[in-house]
Amino acid sequence: MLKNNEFIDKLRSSGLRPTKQRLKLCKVLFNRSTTFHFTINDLKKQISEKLNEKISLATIYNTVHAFKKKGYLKEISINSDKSYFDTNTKIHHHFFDNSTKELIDINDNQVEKIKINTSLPGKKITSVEVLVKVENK
Amino acid sequence: MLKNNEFIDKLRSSGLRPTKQRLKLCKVLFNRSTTFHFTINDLKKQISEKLNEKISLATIYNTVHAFKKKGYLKEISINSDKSYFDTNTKIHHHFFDNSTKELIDINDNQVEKIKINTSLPGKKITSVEVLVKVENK
DNA sequence: AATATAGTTTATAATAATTCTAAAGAAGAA
DNA sequence: TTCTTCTTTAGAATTATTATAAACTATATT
Ligand SMILES: [Mn+2]
Ligand SMILES: [Mn+2]
Ligand SMILES: [Zn+2]
Ligand SMILES: [Zn+2]
Repeated sequence: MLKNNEFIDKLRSSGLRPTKQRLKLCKVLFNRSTTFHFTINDLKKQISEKLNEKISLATIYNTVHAFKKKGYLKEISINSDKSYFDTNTKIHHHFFDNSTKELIDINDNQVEKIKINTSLPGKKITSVEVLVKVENK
Repeated sequence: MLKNNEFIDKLRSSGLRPTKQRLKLCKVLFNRSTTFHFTINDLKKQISEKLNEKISLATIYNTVHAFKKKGYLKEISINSDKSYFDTNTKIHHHFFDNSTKELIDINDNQVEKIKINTSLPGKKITSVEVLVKVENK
């Protein structure tokens, strides 16, 4: 559990003013023991339900994008009408449950190293991620 | 190069009436030696540029979804504002070039078998696909 | 061949996620 | 405190996609 002061420092150190709205979002996003996945709408709900407060939708979008840019959030490639974000910013693999539309992290040590024996001239690899789609048996 | 008659049979055999519009789309989508990736907008452009004809946007959406449902097209999970489709319907891996936003197939024999040493209770795996993100060196 | 039926196409409207705009407000520097 | 720059906000605009409902067409039936 991080303290408010730590969030303030973190924001300042990345050139973001520690506003009330950003600190609230930090609390909802980072003040927990495990990482999680969310959509903008999920986040909006959590703010109104958990904190019983309201942040304008535009600010939520702004802040999520700012945090992504600073590397505090990661956007996940799932084909959908909406964007998914992840507080786990490391390169990692996912299950995507087609029955529940839920995204679940796969622990790195449970996937054997992936070897790609081909490359594209003039290009460098920035990530290699696996998406395992599952559904109810 | 498939003949028009072959498309007619293919459509009929999957319960789709071989309309002028569907046959035109078959020509643009399947009358080539290699598979490819496209967005709805790409497809719309190709119809007007290659065939010099016009199919309503609604029909393009309808048809792409019908073809996907019949297994002639695959939708690809790339985070974006728009959907990507693939005429290669097999489970396969991709490069995604962040510099050009291009999606490129990876040949299956160039990726060593992926081993996932974990599972979700009550769920079965339907696909395991790798996304390799690249960018200019 | 004419008719009936169900499937298809189309223009257009509706929806939904996201981004833009521009004015008001707040933070930090001077 | 004052100034400047950054941030928030409501609401409008944009964009991809889906829904609607009327006109059209493929095909089965007479
Ligand atoms: Mn985005
Ligand atoms: Mn879709
Ligand atoms: Zn994750
Ligand atoms: Zn592909």
